[in-house]
Amino acid sequence: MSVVSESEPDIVRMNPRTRRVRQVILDAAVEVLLTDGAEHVTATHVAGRADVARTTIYRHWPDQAALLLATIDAVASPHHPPPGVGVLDRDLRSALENLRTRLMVHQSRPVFGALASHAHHDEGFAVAQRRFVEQLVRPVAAVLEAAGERGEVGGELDSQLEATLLAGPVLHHHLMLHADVTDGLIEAVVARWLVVHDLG
Amino acid sequence: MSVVSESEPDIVRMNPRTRRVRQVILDAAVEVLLTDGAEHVTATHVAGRADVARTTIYRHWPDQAALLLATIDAVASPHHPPPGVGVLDRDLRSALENLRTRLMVHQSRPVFGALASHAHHDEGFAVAQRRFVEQLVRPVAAVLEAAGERGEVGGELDSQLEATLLAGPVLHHHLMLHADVTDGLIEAVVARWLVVHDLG
DNA sequence: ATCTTACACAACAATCCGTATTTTAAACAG
DNA sequence: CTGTTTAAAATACGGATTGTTGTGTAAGAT
Repeated sequence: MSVVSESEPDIVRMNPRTRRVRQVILDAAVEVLLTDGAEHVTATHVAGRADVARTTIYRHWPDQAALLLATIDAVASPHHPPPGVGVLDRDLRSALENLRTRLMVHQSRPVFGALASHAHHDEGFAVAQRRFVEQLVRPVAAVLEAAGERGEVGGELDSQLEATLLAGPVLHHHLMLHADVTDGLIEAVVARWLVVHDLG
Repeated sequence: MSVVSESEPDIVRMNPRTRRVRQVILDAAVEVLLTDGAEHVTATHVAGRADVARTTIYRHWPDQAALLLATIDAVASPHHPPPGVGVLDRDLRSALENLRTRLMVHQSRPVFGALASHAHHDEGFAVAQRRFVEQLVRPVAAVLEAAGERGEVGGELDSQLEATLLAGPVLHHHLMLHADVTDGLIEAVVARWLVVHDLG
């Protein structure tokens, strides 16, 4: 599932104990990330919460940045939304509402903040940030592509761009403005998109 | 100009030397923020770059977070765009292009990342983040309000929401996706907005 | 049962933060 | 110009953190 480009350890062929300890560390790191924040995802704190020797963490990840990236990768796993009912406007609203709940339940703000703050220096964080956002937007694009295959919309539209225009305001409100995503916002975004595409 | 709510020191009635040193420190801090990143905006690094005793920084700001907030406040000063020509569609495009250049020239990504990463724990950073984003969006809202006063659009529209829908995709591309804001994106956003409001 | 691997444990230097104290120099008042 | 006030420089300190190294020990593989 993990799509990390760098040398991914062969988790399958590891010691059972190693695999177990590694998972315990990652679980604790995720917990620390979501409760205490990204700047506390450090060898000391994570080791304390995982009841693991601090040096063990350095055996698995070379430094704090690597541990944080792995932690974010663990918490931001791809999502497979339930298939829509096959009606574009309903599926679009569902996709955006689903996005909203994912944003809230997955504590996306601290994760996104950690990514954004490191992306400036560390290219690994930059690509992780892109991946994080694109993965949030992807279900919306999937709805559009499904509608395209049904012939409900013109097939020549750029589903990536269209999905960005639909999901963008939701992400903007939640991640940038720290504001609630209201039903009215979702409704307005979807309604306008339908008007523009002569489906209103 | 600075709208920091907390106890703002009376810069006017300070010692000339104090005022000078304070400015030197802030300048160095801004430099550190933009080149090395927010996590290096620390007493040690800033003092080193400003050629100032480290302890002096603690006389002005109680801790690292306060220094970082002041630094961001210094770099993210409000912007007064030139007035538009009075034609809505042209002014909207200008406002979005102006926004794009501001994002690039003002190194908004590291600033935004620092705000986003601290906003989770520190309410001061949360409001600063909101202020930062709203200040970026405000010129677009101003264009809409001016058009409303001219009667070019219906006066009952929520200029804040509309500006968010217009500027959102630009911010989304630049700050979230680390992608370039193309002319095509701006054109698409504006054209669609005009269509929705029967101005296309 | 033996051997290999990896974790626990302890100690290490290097760094940094925030504070307190003393010394020095700048700004100001008479 | 001189004495006083103010703030910065210099130094030192305790506490905490990062990343490294080395030694024992127990889990897992053969």
